[in-house]
Amino acid sequence: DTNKSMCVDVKALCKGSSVNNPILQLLNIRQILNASGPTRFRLIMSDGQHSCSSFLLATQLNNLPEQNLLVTNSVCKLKKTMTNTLSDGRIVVIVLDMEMLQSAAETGGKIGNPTPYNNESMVPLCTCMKLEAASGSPNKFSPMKGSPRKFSPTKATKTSPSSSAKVIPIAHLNPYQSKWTIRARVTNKSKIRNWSNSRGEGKLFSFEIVDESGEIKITAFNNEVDKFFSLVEQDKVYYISKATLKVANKQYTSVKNEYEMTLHAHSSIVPCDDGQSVPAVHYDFVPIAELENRDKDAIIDVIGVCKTAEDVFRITTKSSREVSKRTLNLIDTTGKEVAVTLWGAEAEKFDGSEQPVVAVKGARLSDFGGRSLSALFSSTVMVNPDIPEAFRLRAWYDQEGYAADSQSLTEMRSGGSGATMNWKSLSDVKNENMGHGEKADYFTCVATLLYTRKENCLYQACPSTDCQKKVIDQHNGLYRCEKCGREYPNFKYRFLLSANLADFGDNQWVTCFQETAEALLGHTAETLGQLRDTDDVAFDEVFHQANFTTHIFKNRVKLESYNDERRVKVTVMDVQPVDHREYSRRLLSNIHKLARWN
DNA sequence: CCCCCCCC
Repeated sequence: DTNKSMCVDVKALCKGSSVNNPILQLLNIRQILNASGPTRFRLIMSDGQHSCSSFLLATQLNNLPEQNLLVTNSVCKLKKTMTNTLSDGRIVVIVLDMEMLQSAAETGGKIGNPTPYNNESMVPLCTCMKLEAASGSPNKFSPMKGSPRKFSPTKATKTSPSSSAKVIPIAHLNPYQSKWTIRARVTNKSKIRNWSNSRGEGKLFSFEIVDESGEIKITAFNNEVDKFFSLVEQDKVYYISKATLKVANKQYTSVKNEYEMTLHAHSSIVPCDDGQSVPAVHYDFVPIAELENRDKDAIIDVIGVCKTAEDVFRITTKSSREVSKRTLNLIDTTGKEVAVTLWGAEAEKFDGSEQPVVAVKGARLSDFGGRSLSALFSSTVMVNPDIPEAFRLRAWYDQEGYAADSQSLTEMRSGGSGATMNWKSLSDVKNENMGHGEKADYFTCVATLLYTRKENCLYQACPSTDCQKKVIDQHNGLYRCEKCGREYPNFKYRFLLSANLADFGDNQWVTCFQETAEALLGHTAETLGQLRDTDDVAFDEVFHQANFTTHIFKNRVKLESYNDERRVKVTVMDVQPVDHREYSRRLLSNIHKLARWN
């Protein structure tokens, strides 16, 4: 036949004669939790050349545990029928051996030893009937009570005003054919937006729809906004007919269709109440490593595990609008990470604490920091979506991905966190003989302030702006700076604070100059100097308060000689508060790495 | 017939 496939009679298929007893490899069983309908399972099967999927109600799979199942190298015989539509519109009739599925479920979905089969007994999945031929008696071949009669002309006629319209797949739409009806699910409904430009003004909203065959974007203007905005609901299934098709502008969308649709006065949108089998989204994921090779401004779909997420923050745009933003770092099995920025409500409601799998449909690729992604108004962000890619990623991440030494395509400048940080414990500093080399070493640690030498923490420094030299009190009301070579009637206080830091394994004397000491003590040198001269109790209290506080210390370490004695001098370069979430993640990651290598 | 999509 024209499909180059083996075509068999449906009745013969049901009888189970040898040739009509195809053996399929069961690739995946996925549970679909449907808020409005019964729980279903989606089975993905392959005959080695083609793959196809089919739905199954929960009641038909009694013992299936409530988790996704990855069933590999299994075979199942076709005994029980169900229908499914291929992406090109053909309908496949599939029969499944339920016992086989249940035994797969009982072994946790994994079948260790693939059941041997010989290729001769396999029948291509295209063992199918043309769409038109399937109309005879759908119930007979369907295992589901009241199952959706896919693309049934009867149903379309009843609910659609155009009786001659045939229900066709979205993928078959083109501008040269006007009498059609599609049945599809709404996936990305926008708000109503007003526009005003040189060509006039008006309002519009748009939405995307998807069926088994593909997806398309639909836009409604002005009167059609009034007519259809409230009728069209996110996630619901509709029969749609009599809309205008035009060539899509790919610059603004990741919807995979050459065309897009505009509604007009005679367009028809009719709710369909048995659309359970219509899928919910259509993704075309780009592996994260592959983003390096894509053009800037490309609109792409991405999926990854949210390894880390920043807190949400408010920023002011160039046009002085306030908006929330949050950046996530996604990682996938390519071992690469990429930063993805979410905006507005999406940023505010996002919770990355459980490291969910995140899929973004229609994100824009930017060259900021090398490569990064930004969600658009038109993007769809899905947390833990019910798709095989998400399950695969989850399994990969939990088993090995979490411990992988991953690299981000997004290079964060300054900020400090990440690659430039040389995290050490205080015992590492000694054990690794840090600072003994030609040049100074730098390390960062999380440590607690145990003790500060308050006695000599302040010195009298040259009052000139750029000089920090200690001045000599001439005891005549004047202070001499040797560096500047002159005397001043005044001085400024500066910090030179010796402090003892400790972590779980060791302690270390360090020196803090002005800014770092101010950060630790919470007072400027000037105010503390005054306090020392006026209020001993308050002065002591400042140090008391600072004791046992924990911070992130960034330090410089160098071996120095002093009075013939060589010892390591540690100078604090920066003091930052501990981000406990980030700190905990790092500890966990270290634990995972240790567990992995031992 | 829109196409705004933000910050570092």
